[in-house]
Amino acid sequence: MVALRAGVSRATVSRVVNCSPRVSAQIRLDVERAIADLGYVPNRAARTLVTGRTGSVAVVITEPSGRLFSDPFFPRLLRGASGVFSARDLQLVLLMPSSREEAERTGGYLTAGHVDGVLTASLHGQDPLPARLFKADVPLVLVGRPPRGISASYVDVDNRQGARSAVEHLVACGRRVICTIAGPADMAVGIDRLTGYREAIAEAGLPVDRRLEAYGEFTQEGGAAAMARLLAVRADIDGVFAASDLMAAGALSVLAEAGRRVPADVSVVGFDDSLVATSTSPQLTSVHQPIEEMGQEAARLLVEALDDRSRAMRSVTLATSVVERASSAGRSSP
Amino acid sequence: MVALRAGVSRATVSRVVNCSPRVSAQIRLDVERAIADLGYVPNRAARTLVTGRTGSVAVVITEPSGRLFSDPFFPRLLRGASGVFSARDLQLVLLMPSSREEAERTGGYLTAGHVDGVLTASLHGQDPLPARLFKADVPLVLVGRPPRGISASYVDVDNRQGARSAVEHLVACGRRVICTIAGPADMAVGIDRLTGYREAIAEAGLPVDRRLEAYGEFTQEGGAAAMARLLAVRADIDGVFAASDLMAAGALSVLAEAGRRVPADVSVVGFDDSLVATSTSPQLTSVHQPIEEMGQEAARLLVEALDDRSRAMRSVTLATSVVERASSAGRSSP
DNA sequence: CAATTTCGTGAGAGCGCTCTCTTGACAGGG
DNA sequence: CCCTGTCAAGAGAGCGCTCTCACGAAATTG
Repeated sequence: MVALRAGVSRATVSRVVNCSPRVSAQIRLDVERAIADLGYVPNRAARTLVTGRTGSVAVVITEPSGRLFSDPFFPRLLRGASGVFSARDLQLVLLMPSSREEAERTGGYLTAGHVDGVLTASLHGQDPLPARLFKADVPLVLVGRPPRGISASYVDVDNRQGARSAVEHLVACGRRVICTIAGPADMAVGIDRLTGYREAIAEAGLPVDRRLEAYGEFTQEGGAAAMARLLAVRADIDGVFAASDLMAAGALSVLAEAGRRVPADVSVVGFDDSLVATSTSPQLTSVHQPIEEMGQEAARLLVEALDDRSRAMRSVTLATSVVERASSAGRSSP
Repeated sequence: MVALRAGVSRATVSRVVNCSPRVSAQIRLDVERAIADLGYVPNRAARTLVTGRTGSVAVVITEPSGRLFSDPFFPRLLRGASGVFSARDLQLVLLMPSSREEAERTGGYLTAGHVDGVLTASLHGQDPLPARLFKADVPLVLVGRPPRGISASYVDVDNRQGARSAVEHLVACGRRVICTIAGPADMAVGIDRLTGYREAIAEAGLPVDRRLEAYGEFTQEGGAAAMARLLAVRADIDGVFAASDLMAAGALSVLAEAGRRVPADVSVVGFDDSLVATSTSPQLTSVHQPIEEMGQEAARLLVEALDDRSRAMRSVTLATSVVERASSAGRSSP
């Protein structure tokens, strides 16, 4: 350590750098000047080696880069999380493996002690990452309920209830042939929203018909394709519950092409209440979820786990609400 | 090192882990089994401490998170770069400080030896990062020409020539009152495209008029606002060169609201040739730049610098081309 | 068959830092 | 005046790894 130039021991420099109170004012000043003069920057690797802390946390989003950047969900989530991390002086590092091979390397990176903890969103069913991190004792928080067989701390919204409210809203609008465009079947969000849809349909006394369920990939294109398939099978559809706004937007364009008027002929409800919902025509009724808050809560949970290290699993579930817009003005509430 | 359990020295384990050829087949097998049994993962911090290498590189994008996720430029750039890094087994780490304070911490992170090199895009004029990294001897590659006073390796497209071609194209369409919506005045891209515009205007023998120049922030809203200001000052505008597609899209909406027909009354040319260009109505003539290739070249330059360490400055300039679409069908080429 | 080279392996230093333990200076109580 | 308590500062170990060097055994050579 070069800052011995200040005429003190390395230990004292370390105390100054780490803001220990047990340093006299004079020496602190001397050392600080020496640090400034020499442009000294502590070597993090060395510090990490001894403290076991890196001062950084990773956010991992395993998605083809397409979705990461086109879905407004992620920026909002990141905004929420980064505020909390900033306040704790943790560097947020974003990793977005877009292939199996990259995911493999990312796993190695995370378990090798590059970061103090991991926050991950958009986890798909068979992703081996959670198990790997658990084994390596790396604190992990998921955004979205963990898939079956995995236990980890997580933040989620009540997707099932959200979906139910959406369908209940459609029923209240007088709709009777209500289809759904579901998310991927290997993601908890996808499954939960579909479950909520089915429950609400059954509770409303409507027939549950698998031909009214189609899968999109949370993308606009996927939503459009799903809507087209649904219309081909059941021409009498009068209500659509899409598990994301982006898919709902895709559905709207297909409905328009097919000559169905929204909301006169068909009511459409999306999920997310994102910016997309207000930029479609007509504007989209959508299930609101507090995304920034989810990011915040997740980050908070991770920070707790960092301090705590007890490996306790915690979870937070946030509520949703239906925000009504033009796409679902219905026969019974004109 | 626990893998002494294999009955060999730590040095030998190190050799196996690092694939040194000087290990007998039998011992290699023994060690590999021991590693697997114990679930041993080398501690990167310790390795970094001695090798001085981390095996990761940072991509730094200093932007309010809004622009990062709404501008299709960044995902494409990242895609190009990540391919090259993957091939070299380098972990890509994305940092996106969105405030001065965060930028400060990010600088600390980078200079503290967390990464082997830095690639940065969308650099604003007075960003202290390049100088700081240079001082700390961290290899740096910029996407976009460095601002005055900074020397660093970089990849850029010929923005000036691109802007000139755009304006020349508008002139060839018979346009005579050609305005520009420029990018931020503190960014090299912004300046270069504006310079190209002015040069081409002058060369075409048209009057250079500062009232025909307005600044946007490379955002759709900024483009719309700029277009509105321009129309307020010069009602006879018949050509628009926007320094980005997003700003051009904003301009199109304002023109439509103002009752100007595109391309009948006004021709519009954008820059980037992004997905945005084909989703506007009418579709946008745009200056194409090979963004993925820029990412690749930048990554390649960085990898070279990592191997080389001679601190030589290299640069690569890529060519642009005008892609004609509906927004600029003009009087002379109907 | 002795002299030499090659090669696999181990011993041990040291990367730059933090942290515990120790030392020494000074102040106050008996 | 000695003893004890307090606090600033130093000495030195050790985090987990790689790397150089040395060593002994096997292979090659004259």
